[in-house]
Amino acid sequence: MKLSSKSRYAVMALADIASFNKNKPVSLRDISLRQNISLVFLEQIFSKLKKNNIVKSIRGTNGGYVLSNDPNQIKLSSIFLAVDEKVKQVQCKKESKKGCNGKSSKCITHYLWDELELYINDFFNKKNLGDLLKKNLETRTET
Amino acid sequence: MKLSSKSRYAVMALADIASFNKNKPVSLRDISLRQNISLVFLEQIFSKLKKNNIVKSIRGTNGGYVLSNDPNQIKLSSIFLAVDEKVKQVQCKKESKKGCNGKSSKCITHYLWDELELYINDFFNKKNLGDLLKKNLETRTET
DNA sequence: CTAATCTTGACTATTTTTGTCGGGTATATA
DNA sequence: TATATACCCGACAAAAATAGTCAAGATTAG
Repeated sequence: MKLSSKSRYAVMALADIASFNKNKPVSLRDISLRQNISLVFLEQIFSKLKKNNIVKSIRGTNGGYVLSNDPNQIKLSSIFLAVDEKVKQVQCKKESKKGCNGKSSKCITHYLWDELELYINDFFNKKNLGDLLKKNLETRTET
Repeated sequence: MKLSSKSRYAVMALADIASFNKNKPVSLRDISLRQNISLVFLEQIFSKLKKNNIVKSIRGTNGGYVLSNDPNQIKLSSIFLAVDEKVKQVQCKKESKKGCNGKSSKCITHYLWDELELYINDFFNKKNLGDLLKKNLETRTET
């Protein structure tokens, strides 16, 4: 049970933009170097982030990406939604006529996974990019 | 971000034993039929559950498995531990000298994933097999 | 004995993840 | 206007993880 690298990179990259952003667009190349993430993979990820309006792109020389919103307005759940991270995929299919296990309508554990899904989504809904930067600043000054 | 089938099946199978158990061992064959899970796969799973003392085995005709403890004593976290389900695997390696991203000591998102891990583990620690049976009984009587 | 059941390790097919490759297109700046 | 720096996009591919299968036993009730 883990997050995909895609999602993890997305959060890292956005946090990078948020902290290095001096009102200038941040290029994927810079992010790639700073965060040690493959440039071409980043392009894939940012294509989705852009489609979902998490970032805006500026083309051409000195171009790059900027956040569409204040970091405090960008919830982790929006980011994950953008890059197709799903909590609990099609394990217990709601639509299937056959039910979870192909027999009874709902398997014994059905409600448990529902509950877990809600629980985790709650976490992602409550956290935003701003929280992340704050937290990181705190721990830096601690050491 | 999802649970493996192995873990899901483990919980389903144990819940099955807990509900059909009339002080007699429950055979994997019966579980396989009732829950629609491959028998041979169940064997793999129960091998681990037995090693971790979640169930006891009784060999021979009319044999099967029984729970080692009262369902209320069996936490989901123990079950997942037994079948090697891990929340947040080795994404941000704690031991690595190179740090999470191969550069700085800890990546920007390090504390976030730590927090998420604790959060989810908390859920699994608080839930036990008994809760699951109770919940299932409730919803049955509702309909 | 024999049928039912657990025991174990090796093997394999499928799916998902994590990218790469190769071509674009847009734009700032010299 | 030429050029370098960026974003843009779809197809492809290697690697890892998942979800099993297969085969050959060992135990025990009846």
